[in-house]
Amino acid sequence: MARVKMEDVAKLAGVSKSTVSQYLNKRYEYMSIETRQRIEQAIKETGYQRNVVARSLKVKKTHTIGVIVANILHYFSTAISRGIEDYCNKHGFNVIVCNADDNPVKEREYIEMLLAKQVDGLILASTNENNDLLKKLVEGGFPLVLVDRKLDGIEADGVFSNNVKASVDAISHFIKLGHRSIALFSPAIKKLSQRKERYEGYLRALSQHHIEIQEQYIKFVDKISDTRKIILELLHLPVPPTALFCTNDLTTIETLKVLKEEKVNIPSDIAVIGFDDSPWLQLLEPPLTTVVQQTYDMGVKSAELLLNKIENPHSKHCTVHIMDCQLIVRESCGFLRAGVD
Amino acid sequence: MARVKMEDVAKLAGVSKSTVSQYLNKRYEYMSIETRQRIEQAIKETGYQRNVVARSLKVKKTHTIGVIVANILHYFSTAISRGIEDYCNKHGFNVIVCNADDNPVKEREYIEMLLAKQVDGLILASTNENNDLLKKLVEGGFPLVLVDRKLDGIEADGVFSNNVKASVDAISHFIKLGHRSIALFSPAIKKLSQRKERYEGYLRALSQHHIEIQEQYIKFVDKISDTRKIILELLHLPVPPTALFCTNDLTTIETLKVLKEEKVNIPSDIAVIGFDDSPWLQLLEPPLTTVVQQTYDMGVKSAELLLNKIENPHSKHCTVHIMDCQLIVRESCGFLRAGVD
DNA sequence: CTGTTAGCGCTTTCAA
DNA sequence: TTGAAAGCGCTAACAG
Repeated sequence: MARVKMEDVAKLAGVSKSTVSQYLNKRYEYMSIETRQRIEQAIKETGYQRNVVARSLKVKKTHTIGVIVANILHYFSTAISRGIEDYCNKHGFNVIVCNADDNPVKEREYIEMLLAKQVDGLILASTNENNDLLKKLVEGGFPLVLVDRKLDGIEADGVFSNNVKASVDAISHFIKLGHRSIALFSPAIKKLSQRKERYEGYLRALSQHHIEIQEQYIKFVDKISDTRKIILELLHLPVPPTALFCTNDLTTIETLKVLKEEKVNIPSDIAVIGFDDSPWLQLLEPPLTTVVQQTYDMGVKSAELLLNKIENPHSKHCTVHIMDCQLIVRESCGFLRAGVD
Repeated sequence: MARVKMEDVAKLAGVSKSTVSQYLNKRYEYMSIETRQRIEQAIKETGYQRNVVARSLKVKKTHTIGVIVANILHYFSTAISRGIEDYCNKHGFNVIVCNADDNPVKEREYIEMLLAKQVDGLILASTNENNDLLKKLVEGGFPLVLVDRKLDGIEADGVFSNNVKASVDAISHFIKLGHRSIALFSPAIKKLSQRKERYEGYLRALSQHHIEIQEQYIKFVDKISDTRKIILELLHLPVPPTALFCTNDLTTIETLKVLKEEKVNIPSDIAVIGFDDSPWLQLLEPPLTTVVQQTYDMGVKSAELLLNKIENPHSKHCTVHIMDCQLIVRESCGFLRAGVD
């Protein structure tokens, strides 16, 4: 049970602990080919595995990073962590993923726990509510990468979607098809940059096309269980919207459920664009048009930034990657509407 | 930056390192309330966080467990790891999740890496190809829990679905609706117990109802990209099946794609039952009948077994949980067919 | 009630 | 080309 230690190997090979250590760290330069083979042999015989904990204590590197995701229920979080894990494993790093559940208290606890574990760096999609702590870390030179969500007053490496553009693209698509009454259905913004930006993109697209912004078409939901109420409100407006943009995956799913139950036809009664990808989307009837983020690649990229920072901790330079989203046009918006300029 | 250590706290509080250690480990018994407060104060002032790596080296417990899942692309793996993580985090354990990609070599590397990291235990959905190593671990008393897949010749704690029954239920459902030509579409079995059992359930259900087993209705796929070819083969049979059971989520998705493209109507041309759950299922047209495993709970349960084993390493007793699956009947099997006994 | 001491298993000068 | 020795930060007898 990993009970055998360096000393045992050393004894068996007839050398000292330090020589074995040299061998393990691939410092072969001044080692006779003969001792090297003896050590190799001894390791094989004993089944020796070096104790990474002891090593970490000494070298002050754990080769482990921490990841805190916002809400693991979202496919988005899962995809990001997969990207991170794949990249890290390929580069000999381990990953501890924690799910903060969009809860600032949990988030803080996880950050502290991961630091106590001596992780070499941190990737996080933060609530934007622990900026005091994070600021201190960044200023102390601790390797940190933000993903998905920008943080007020914190300058750090980061990987973000171009959410404003994503929204503008989606809304512009509606407009091109002749829609003028376009609703937005978003989770409550709180302090989250990506939500703010998607809202901003909605406003901007409408303005650019000189379409009046109507408060009644803009809906933020606090508890996802309120979806039905809100969608019905929209549908029962004197002039109901002809198009609806849902700005994340959970709101998209819940909206579609309600529309299906209410037998509202997509796209003839209302055109719909959703957010985020899933293998099931193209199986829907009609197949759903969505804005797709490069989630997996965002994970990979953020891991890359972090490992770079870890290798090279003194670069003061901040790198920020903005990743474009793609509007995947399927059939849930129909075709050009009649009566359009 | 976690730079402050126990000694600094001790100095500031005017006590010795060991007293601080006592405090941290909540051995208050013989500690004057006064020193206790002084230490508390000193910790607050310095922002001390104890170094878990050093502690682990000493106490030979890392409070970390390793999880190796088969294929993180499956919602199934994700759901299990979520269950594990939730339970572990609640009990002060960390989790390192590794994705073996159904690759025995990767799996072995991960096992060794996790052992080198001195994890306190391991949960795995194994390829069944590293049994030599695993057997040694179990025999050495190392805490190990199997999940989803049984292993040949290894007696260990485990949590599994009742796959035979799940299959029997699905096929019986078809039979009750009047189907007699029932096809099975499964990933290649290799050495995987859960696949074997689902196949077994298929055979058993047919036998129980005195329906002849027809080789041409039984399809195993090696590369998922072969799905189209195989499904078309089935459809073009002289007597094509009227019902199709897909035994995991990937085969289900790919099959549905092909059926949709080929404009094969579900359920009138062919009835379909899939495997595993997704929030999107009820949005399909028709909503898909599936066999649902208690994935999240399987994760929780396996974590529970593992932490028990870790607390109590000398119990020779093996606990195995078999979790029932549920057939969620939606509309993809239609109703009772005409011309039936 | 608190401090002294001896490691946990490994790395890394430095000296031989 | 190899070995001796010190120490990473913490814990746990044991002594006082």
